[in-house]
Amino acid sequence: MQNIKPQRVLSAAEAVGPQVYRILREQIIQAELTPGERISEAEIAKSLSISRQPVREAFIKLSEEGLVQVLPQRGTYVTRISTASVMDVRFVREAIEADIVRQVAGEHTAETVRALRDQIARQKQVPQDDRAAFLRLDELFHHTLAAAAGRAYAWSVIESVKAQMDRVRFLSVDDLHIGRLIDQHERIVDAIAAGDVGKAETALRTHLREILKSLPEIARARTEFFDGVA
Amino acid sequence: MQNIKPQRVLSAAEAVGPQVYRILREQIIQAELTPGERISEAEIAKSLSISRQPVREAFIKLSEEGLVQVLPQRGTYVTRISTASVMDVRFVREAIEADIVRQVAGEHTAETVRALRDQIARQKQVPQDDRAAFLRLDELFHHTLAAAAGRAYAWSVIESVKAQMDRVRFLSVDDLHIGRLIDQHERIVDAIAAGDVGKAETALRTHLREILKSLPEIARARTEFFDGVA
DNA sequence: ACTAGCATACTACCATACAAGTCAAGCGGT
DNA sequence: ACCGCTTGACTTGTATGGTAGTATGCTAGT
Repeated sequence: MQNIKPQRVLSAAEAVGPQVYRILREQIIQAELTPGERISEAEIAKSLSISRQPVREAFIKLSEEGLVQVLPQRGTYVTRISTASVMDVRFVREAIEADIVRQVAGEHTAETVRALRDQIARQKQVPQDDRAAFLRLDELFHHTLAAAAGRAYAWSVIESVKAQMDRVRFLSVDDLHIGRLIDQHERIVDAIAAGDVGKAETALRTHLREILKSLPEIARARTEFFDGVA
Repeated sequence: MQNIKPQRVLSAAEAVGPQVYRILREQIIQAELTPGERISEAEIAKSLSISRQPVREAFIKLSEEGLVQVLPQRGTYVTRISTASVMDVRFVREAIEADIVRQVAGEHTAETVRALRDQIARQKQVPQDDRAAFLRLDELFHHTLAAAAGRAYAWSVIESVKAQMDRVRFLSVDDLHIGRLIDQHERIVDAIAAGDVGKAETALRTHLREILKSLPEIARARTEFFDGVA
């Protein structure tokens, strides 16, 4: 009866490596695996009752995303958040989404405007303290923009890159400014509905620059999570 | 004396997996591994006198880039070029580089302008038939733009994405339009030197849209390399 | 007490063995 | 002659063994 493992969170339908990758990625973003922490293939493998090989493949992908740093024959460490890399990622994201929203505003179908307004309504209903719920809806909003432009691939690039931003957003505690973010969403959709390409673009760019305001403060409050390089 | 392998192209200093990845990537871009061709871990491993494991890691990364498609328990195939995915990649690249060139034009230091003009001069000296040499210089030109903006990370994203475009460029035969590309480079640098942000941006965007003109023709000429979906 | 050097217990990387699924060819029955 | 099943040679995915390199702590010598 030893065949039955206690809690098998892994699906047999999909390869194990990508599943491990997603699990660890989520844990790093949510700071369950803390920046600077050392992890090892064998340790993770044992805790999931699998072999080291799929874990290794997950490590490789995480390192390409800059979430861990693997030092051969020395160890693998969860990277500390660096303000520089957050700004690097943010730059790329802004560039891509700017072109996406330009396209959406240029086409501005009634259907997408309605869908976006529906989402904003749902965002307003989120209770002040449920930050995770808002982050999910925010993610959905931006994803919907990309989908409306038919830019699924562009969104996949953003997704593969934005983890560094998500780590910071998870740490950002102030529930107050959720309201401001929703306002900005509204301004974006208004510009889209009006077909004002330029206005939509600038509205989105200011929206995505919001993180720059809170970033220094967060870095100061959680120095142990950030690397020394100011 | 059997220890001495015939031609060991792999370095011992670096992990083997990434080296295999780069080798295969180059071979796919240059159509030495032809679209639709079937490759296997064991086959590549044997030809390089290594084990399957590093080859597997290379396959995974190539599949993330869309250069191969791995079907579990069935086989791994070099993807055919799809015009849709080329256009997807091109959209992302244009978005990122547009913001890069805006920043460069906004700062427009004399030093970077001189460096870019030097490169254009070198581009003009490339003999008409040496397409590979021009592609390398073109790559360097765009890379230099990113470096001038201090956007090394943004460039790394472009690099990890542009392989699909490079495959097409390798097939594009007409040496005539090399001259036109150089002209476009000059217009970009002129706008940068003048500090004209908007002009620099549109010049770069038209430059990167050049591939759209030749793409349908190439797809028609080399139908065996492209997938059926028009 | 203190330091140099060595043994040991890690690490990630590579190679090899095993498992599970796919596909095609060939044989046997109808 | 033709169709269906079986068998075997593939494929990728996973597990495990072995290797080289690093860091740490203990021991021995001063």
